[in-house]
Amino acid sequence: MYLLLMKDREILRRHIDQTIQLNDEQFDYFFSFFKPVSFKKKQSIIQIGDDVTCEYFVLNGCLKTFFVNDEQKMHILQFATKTWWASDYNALHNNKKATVNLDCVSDADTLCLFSEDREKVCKEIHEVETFLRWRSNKGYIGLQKRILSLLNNDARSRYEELMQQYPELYNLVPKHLIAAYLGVSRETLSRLYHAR
Amino acid sequence: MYLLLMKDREILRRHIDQTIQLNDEQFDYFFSFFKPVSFKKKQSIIQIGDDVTCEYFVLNGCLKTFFVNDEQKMHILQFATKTWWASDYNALHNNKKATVNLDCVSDADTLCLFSEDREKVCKEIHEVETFLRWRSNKGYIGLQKRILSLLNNDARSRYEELMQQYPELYNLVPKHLIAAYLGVSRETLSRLYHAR
DNA sequence: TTGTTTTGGTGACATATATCACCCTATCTG
DNA sequence: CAGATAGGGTGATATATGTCACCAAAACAA
Repeated sequence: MYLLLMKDREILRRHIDQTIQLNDEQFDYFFSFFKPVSFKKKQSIIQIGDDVTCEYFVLNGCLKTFFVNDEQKMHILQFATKTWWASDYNALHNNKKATVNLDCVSDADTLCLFSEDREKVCKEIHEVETFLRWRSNKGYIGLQKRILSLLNNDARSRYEELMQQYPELYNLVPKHLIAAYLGVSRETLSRLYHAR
Repeated sequence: MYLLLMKDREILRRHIDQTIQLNDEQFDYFFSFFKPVSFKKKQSIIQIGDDVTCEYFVLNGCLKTFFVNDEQKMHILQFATKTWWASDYNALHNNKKATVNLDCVSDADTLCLFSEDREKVCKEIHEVETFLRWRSNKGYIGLQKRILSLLNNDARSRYEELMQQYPELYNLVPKHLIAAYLGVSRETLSRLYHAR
């Protein structure tokens, strides 16, 4: 148990170290606000209409944020695997009710950070705010790339692009969820990699 | 001329005030790093391969960031009108060469902020960093909405959504550019609002 | 003024992808 | 164990949208 906790701490530490430098005291202070939360496959974490007060840093496993339209068609906004963050950021940042769902694709361990605590630490440790600004910048750039891919590429190249960038998803995530992320029907995706 | 400058200052001030509170001294210090730059319609601001060292806050007029693929098809990532920011953020934040173009849809006045100065002021005035973090958060949420729209809606409803959210674009921007933003051919867009 | 570019409208046709229907095999669950 | 559910494959057909070709008015430039 102790060893496991140490590892969680190190995963977060390395993730943060990529952007900013915190000394041990600063990091431990920031880390103290993260609460370990584990989820089982298929477990719902955020449902449409919920109040959203925290975000999740994924240690292992896989989450997905998604939207289901009137015709029961699911669209996936994001898969979150190791070292990714997930929440309904629209709800979280604008103090609105959730407009998307967050749930668990495969058993997952996460660290939960409440908005309240996040803002508190941002005020107290300037570097933490810098980290979060850069995290947001990177997210923005990632979404821009996805939009370009949706505008510019057909289903096959979007699929190949995704598998090249995140090969771990191939085994971790059922194909119909991949389809829901790419914006194609599961039938079309199936035909894509079965030589039409 | 003096009056015009005052107005520019107020446009930026009001924009920033929506997120954080700066006193006059702090704001004037931040403002002192913004350089007024004006562009003529069709003028190129950033071209693929350029070094990107600054971002632009739009005072009036309209810019677009776009990508042209091998088949000469243009895809528009963003229109930037009054109080929007524009640059190649991938290049700007990762110190890479530009991978998208930025140019001028209609004569525009902007305020240019260099990365170097942005980081300097972020370090010096914590609130400015808070502002930029929230700006990035809002951008992220906006792109998420666009992705959902691309995944969930057909061309017609994407068009209607855009016109409802940004009605000023209807007169400001030629239809084929709207099409390039929505991800449809100009012919299809034309048919959409001419009752098919 | 005159020629050129920009903007945009439309018919005919091509094509990628969605939809529906049905099937099969694992895997889960009581 | 048996039934249910999840995951996945595939043919037939429908449909939204793209592509090509051509036209025309408005805006712009020489």
